[in-house]
Amino acid sequence: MGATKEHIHTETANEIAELAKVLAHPARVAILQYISKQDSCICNDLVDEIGLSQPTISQHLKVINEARLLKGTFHGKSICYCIDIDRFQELQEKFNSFFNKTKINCC
Amino acid sequence: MGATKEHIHTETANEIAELAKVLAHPARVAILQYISKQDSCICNDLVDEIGLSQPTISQHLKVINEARLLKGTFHGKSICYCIDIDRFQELQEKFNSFFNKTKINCC
DNA sequence: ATTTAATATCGTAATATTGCAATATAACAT
DNA sequence: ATGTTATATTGCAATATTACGATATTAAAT
Repeated sequence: MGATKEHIHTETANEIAELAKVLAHPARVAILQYISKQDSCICNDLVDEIGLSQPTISQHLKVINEARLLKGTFHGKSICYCIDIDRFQELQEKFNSFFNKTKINCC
Repeated sequence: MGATKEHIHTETANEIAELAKVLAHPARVAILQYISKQDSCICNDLVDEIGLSQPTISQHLKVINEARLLKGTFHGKSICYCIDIDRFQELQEKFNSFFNKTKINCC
């Protein structure tokens, strides 16, 4: 017991859940917001800005990155993270599709 | 260590994360989809439909309910769950607001 | 009153997530 | 080559989540 039984659910349900997990931690929401707020996309100010340790931030960035929401370009020794807008948009559309399909019926 | 440090984040970040958590499990996504699919909103067919035990479904319903996404009306000994459309809509709007505000800038 | 059916709660085991110190890696600067 | 700075990875402790059996609870049905 204890582990999510992914195999009993539909593709869609698993996908929505997986994408929602990225947003399911305030630090990751904050990271996305902060990256977008900078018009040039500065990076581990995130540690100072958000107030979590560097390893923790790095771990959250990994989760965001695994959802293909980040484009990192090396800029000297630092990395310039920025949001992959196309993918971000795609994510928004997937959520909206879920919401729209789901809200059709009911008492 | 171990626990999410909510206090260091903004209201908005915490709120989005909290709402995302509801959708961050495929069973809960599936429950929302199934409830909406039934034009009359039948209930613990969910146990048969989704393939998790009754206590597990009940627990997931609790999470959905705590996000104020359910309206339960008693119908004999069974409960007729249905989605609170207004709240569901509100949730969609909050997500869209986050997406729209966040996707403005970037490299 | 007893039985039956639907749902909720409790307790607990398995697993996942969060957070950080310590350490590794990579790239530039000297 | 060595030091410095930025980021990633590892290891581990604390906490949260998931799942379910066992047990309540509730309300209709007999």
